[in-house]
Amino acid sequence: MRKGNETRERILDIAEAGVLAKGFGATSIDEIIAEAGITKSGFFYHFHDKNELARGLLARHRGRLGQLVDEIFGRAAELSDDPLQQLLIGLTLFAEHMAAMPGGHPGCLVATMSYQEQLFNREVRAMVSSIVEDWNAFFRSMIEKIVAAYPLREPVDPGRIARNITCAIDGGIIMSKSLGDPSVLPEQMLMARNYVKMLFQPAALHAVPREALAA
Amino acid sequence: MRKGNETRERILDIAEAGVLAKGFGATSIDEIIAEAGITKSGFFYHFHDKNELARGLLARHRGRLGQLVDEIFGRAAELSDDPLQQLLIGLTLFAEHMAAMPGGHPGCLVATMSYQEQLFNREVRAMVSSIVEDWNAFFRSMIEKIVAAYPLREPVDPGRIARNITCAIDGGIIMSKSLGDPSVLPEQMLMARNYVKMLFQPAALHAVPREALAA
DNA sequence: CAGAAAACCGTACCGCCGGTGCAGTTTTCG
DNA sequence: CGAAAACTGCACCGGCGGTACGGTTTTCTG
Repeated sequence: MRKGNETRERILDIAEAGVLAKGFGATSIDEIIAEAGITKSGFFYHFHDKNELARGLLARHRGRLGQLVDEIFGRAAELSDDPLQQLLIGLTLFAEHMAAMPGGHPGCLVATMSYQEQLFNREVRAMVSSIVEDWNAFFRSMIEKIVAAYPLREPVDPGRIARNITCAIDGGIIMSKSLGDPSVLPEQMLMARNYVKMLFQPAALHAVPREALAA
Repeated sequence: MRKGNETRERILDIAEAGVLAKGFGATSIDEIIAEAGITKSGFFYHFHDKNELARGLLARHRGRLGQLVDEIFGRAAELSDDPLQQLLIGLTLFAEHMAAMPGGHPGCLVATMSYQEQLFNREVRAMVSSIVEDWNAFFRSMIEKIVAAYPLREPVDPGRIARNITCAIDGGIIMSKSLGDPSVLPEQMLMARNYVKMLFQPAALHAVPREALAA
């Protein structure tokens, strides 16, 4: 009765590879079971439909990504006590992690599924939505700590800043895919980092406008 | 022989509505022809397969969106001669346009199709990719004009800034969809605007760090 | 070791979907 | 009127997600 979990994990592995490479819709059950060496009945024993497979993939993905983020921002907390520096360091490490992936990052399951919404039922959509909200909440909590310690250069809602970081990641993933250039994702993560930095660190005095045009 | 174009347009209209509402994969040909009141043979007379339908949608979308952008940034050019102000005004008008859409913006065809890549052949993918590149090139040319007139607060490549704006739009669309909140898109467009503004307009003198922690 | 539950297999079947092929018909325009 | 354009009608194909259900093997537990 433990073999069941092994098979389940194998199905998820194969499905995940397929989804990241070709998208959810293009990853057929027939294909998965062929690679897993099981029958259709076996597949439907573990997942009663494709939506359940999607939920399984998302749940695993959330866990793994959460662990990665914990490691990265845990390391950032080791390196600095300052909340602003922690976020800046964490984002840098995150970007480096993405850049270091051989052949580019594999693509985010959540981002992939966000755009294939229509293939799924409410439960899966709710799951995708809650994962995005988790990300926003994570960054928001970090930003609120920063706001408590630093003056904002402009009055910007912490939620907006948090969503901007998440947007940069999602947008970076989508643009990396569209352009076939994996370097866009880490680049845009660093752009988001720089945004935060600028919001909380006022410009150096020597950086004044060349002309008086700047109102 | 002009009725042919009318039917073609009607097919595109129906398909576009379906794709924006449910995605490309979930919009079936059977469904389109039923709504258009034609037969399957009639459909395949106009589009020899679904990829050609996708190309037709993208071509029309590109034209329309290009016109909108021309209007918006043409208006911005009327309102200011300064290249920085033109971009800032244009992005504000763009964001307002998106916010004003009843029930939220309809969703971007390009963004939708970027994430359903696997459903299409090379031609369609190339088209999606070239549209994204057009956007980047458009913002880039504006930013290069600004760079020629303003000092950059930090040394950032104009291409990166351009891609950041495009990313904010794509990310905003995807997050609006994921969270079911259309206000995220205009919000994030304005965040991108603010980023540009900050990059070229140094902070006011009163905005200094509350503590010496900011390195 | 027995027995029950879990983890499958085999097979036949369903409806939807994208797509093909092709002959025949109507519409439109010059 | 005639030719081209714009369809219709119908039969068919393979792949897909999914259902139904009876039978078999594997695995853990008492």
